[in-house]
Amino acid sequence: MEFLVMIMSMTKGKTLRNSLNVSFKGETTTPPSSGQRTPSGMEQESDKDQEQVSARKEVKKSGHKTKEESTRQMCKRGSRFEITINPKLKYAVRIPAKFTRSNDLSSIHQVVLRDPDGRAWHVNLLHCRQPGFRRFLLSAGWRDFRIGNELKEGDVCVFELKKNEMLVQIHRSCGDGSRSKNPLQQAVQLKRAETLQQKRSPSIVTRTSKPTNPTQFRSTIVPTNVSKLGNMNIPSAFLSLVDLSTEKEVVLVDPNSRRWPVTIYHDKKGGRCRMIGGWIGFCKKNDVEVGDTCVFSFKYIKRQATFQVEITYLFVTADLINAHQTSDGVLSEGYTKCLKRFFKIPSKYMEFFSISVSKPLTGCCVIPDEALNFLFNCHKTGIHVGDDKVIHFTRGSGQEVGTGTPLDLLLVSSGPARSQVPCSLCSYKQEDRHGVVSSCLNCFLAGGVLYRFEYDVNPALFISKVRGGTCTLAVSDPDDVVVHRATHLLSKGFRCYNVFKSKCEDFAIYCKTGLLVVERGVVGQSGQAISIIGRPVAAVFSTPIRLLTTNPYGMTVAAVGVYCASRYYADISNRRDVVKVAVEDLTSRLATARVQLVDESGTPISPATLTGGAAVAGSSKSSDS
DNA sequence: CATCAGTTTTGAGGCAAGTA
DNA sequence: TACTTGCCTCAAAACTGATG
Repeated sequence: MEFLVMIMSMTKGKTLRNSLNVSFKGETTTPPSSGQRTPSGMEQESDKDQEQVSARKEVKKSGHKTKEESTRQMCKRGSRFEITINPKLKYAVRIPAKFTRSNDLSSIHQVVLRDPDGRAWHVNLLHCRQPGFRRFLLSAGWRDFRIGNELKEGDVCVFELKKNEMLVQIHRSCGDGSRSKNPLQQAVQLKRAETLQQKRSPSIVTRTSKPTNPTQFRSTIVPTNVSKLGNMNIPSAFLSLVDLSTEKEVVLVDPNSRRWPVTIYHDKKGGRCRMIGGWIGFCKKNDVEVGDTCVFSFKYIKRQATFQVEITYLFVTADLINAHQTSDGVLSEGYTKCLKRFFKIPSKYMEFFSISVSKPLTGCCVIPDEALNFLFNCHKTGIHVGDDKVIHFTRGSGQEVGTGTPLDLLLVSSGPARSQVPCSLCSYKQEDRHGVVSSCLNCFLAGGVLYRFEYDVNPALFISKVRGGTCTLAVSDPDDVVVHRATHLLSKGFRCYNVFKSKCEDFAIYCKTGLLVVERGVVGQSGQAISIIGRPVAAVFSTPIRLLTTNPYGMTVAAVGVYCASRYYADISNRRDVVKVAVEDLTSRLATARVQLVDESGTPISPATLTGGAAVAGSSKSSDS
């Protein structure tokens, strides 16, 4: 089962740089100094000398190796040569002199490397003339090839020239073909390599794109693209294949076959081309936001320059999450790092992927480790009561999740590592960490970052928060009241962990609002519980909504709709099964199985008048026993 | 021939000013 | 107010050339 975490909303990021440098710098001609041989005149003799010198060097290095073995990196059999991958071959590969002598490369400035999977990689062939010899390098594009084929140190690549292509055989040093111990890392690497390759060669299509159109480019949406003055840059790589210099307008065809005329602006000084007027409208109507990816496939339709646009909405998959787990099951990196690495989102834009960062203030509801929250929808939430102390609710080891599903295993195993060293500032002992406890900020954070839970947010913002458990529509009570509730529960309500049955967030929301959810058999239903990953997806798959779309993206969009709606109506401020409970009544009557319930105006009401009211008390009682 | 540090080039983000 | 135009800036990639 794959869990999808949608990242939508107002997230901002930066596009993958569509840097494409296919230009070739002319040969640099360095005049030979006195006493040096000219490459042309003395080349044959020079080469012979060099070969002998090289062979001697290799023999010297390897000691017992034969000449043939030791010159493995050197040329072989005319149209072929081999290289052994080492860390130095990061951006360029030198082509052995013997190969360049056997094959006239003087007129070739770009070659196509064909990997064992049949993929084509466009690589610049750099000509460098140095004193005494001519140098050919596989330069721009080599890096993509290396990454895309996951070449590791010790791997041997055999290059064979065939017409205008170089066929490349790859012999893995480990011999078993397993280039990466972690298959999920492989997926990440492959994704990255594909991205790089696409930047370099727009003619290469992704697995998710239609492979028939050779003129397309891909762009990941960044804030500039969808801001008020947003525009879409057309990569120069694409422009080198398609001449748009005479076009003043193109038509974008969205996935629903709607046509969007878009003005093309030619930036003469910058030497580039942008989509301007009409582009923002396209984005808005197609819900294109930062982080999404658009693939623009170009063709002329009735002499009209037309881009068919495929939109890929931003996802983080379980694979990605897993790739950032340590062997202990603990996330080694935050989701921001996942985004950084996987989607190549620059650091300066990562703030847009954060959720309401703020300093803790007394009486605030705070959340640690947003990265973990985001990925696993499971977090601690507490009340900051000043002096770097947080009062929060914990269900103790092995009880934190309690969803009753296999998800528990995943969530628990993914929780933050806790220090086994007792903290003198915290109110609880390691073996007794359940109920309402007070922690110092450091222990509460457990190495994570502190975030502030928002109250009284407007509905638009609430819905835009892709995950639950970070904000609510409910209005907070004054801070002194909040702190009073928290401290009161700390001193007298340590046995109320069945009242806040679902999540620590229920405790925090109760402290902030005095509201408790009362339903049959269950008290408390936090936003986290409502927003468990996959639930809305499952809802879509199990309802007639699935019939509305066969497109996986459409399915996901539908799932998001269900998800947002369910979160909105499940928010504590919108629920009808919510009552205001005085904290003194709550604690004093827990032990006697009588929970005093009051309505929002503060008027006491009978539990009998509420569905499930009796169950509340019963539940509490049983928990005490 | 390998390596690496410094330099150059390039592409695109961002924004101010102009215009309709 | 929305949109267009032009240009500045900067990061990353590519390239150069000295040195071993």
